[in-house]
Amino acid sequence: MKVRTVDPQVWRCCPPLLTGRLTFEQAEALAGVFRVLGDPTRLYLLSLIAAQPHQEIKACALVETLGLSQPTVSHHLKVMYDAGLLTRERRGTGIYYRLVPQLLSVLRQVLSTDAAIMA
Amino acid sequence: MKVRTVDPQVWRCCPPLLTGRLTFEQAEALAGVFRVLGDPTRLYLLSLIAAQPHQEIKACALVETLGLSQPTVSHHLKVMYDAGLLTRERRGTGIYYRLVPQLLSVLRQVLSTDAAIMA
DNA sequence: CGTCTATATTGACAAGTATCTATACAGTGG
DNA sequence: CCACTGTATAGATACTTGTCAATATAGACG
Repeated sequence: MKVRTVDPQVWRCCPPLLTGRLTFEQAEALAGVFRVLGDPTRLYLLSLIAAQPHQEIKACALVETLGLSQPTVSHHLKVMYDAGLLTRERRGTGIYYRLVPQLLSVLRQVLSTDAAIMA
Repeated sequence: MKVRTVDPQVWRCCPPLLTGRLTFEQAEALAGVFRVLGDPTRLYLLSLIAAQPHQEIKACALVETLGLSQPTVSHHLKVMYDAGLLTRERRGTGIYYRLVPQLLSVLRQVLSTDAAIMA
């Protein structure tokens, strides 16, 4: 239960969840990603970013929208950044967070049921 | 943060996460599902069931395999059952849990990045 | 260089949860 | 009907985590 930052292994391993036994290490890495997505505030935040023109947003813009304290927003952004869901870039006075669509794509693969259906 | 059992709404709503703003209610329902998947033991358990001939397993068979106490296994099975990930059926002396592939399919849709890529 | 704004970190606290032991419940089979 | 086996529930505990207030850090710009 000590998996906080996501092992980069997740990006390449990940046999689809439903087609074979995971090792417990794989399960831990995957669970780490799902746990990051398992918070309504973070999901809402993700969808907010996704709705922006270039799928990016300045951190301070989120504070008022979410109605949470600035440290709390910063915390969630860090969790998602550490999980590889967001990238971070300083531009001018603010820091812009952007979506990394690939990880979500990987998760979609993991959840693929095709093989299970065919079996 | 009070979402434990998953709102059936999840089964029909769920605009893809990346194509528009979720309501906070939608985010809560989705996060509930992801939180269920956000535990390595449960993911490992899911993959174990998926590896069975008919994607089903007798509850007691999991106790020795997982090396956890029977109540703990029962707890995880209940969490996943309540989330709609598993079905439950009594047959003979045991209770058999089976995968519900549809919810995972829904989640895959939710994570779809196609629209975001095209935008 | 100093101030201001934006973001991150620290420390504390409450709520949630994964796990265990002990116990209750529910079919099965004699 | 009684004992047995398999599963669920209750209660307790340790650990995690989402949140906030307070503080630190880091660029930007006079």
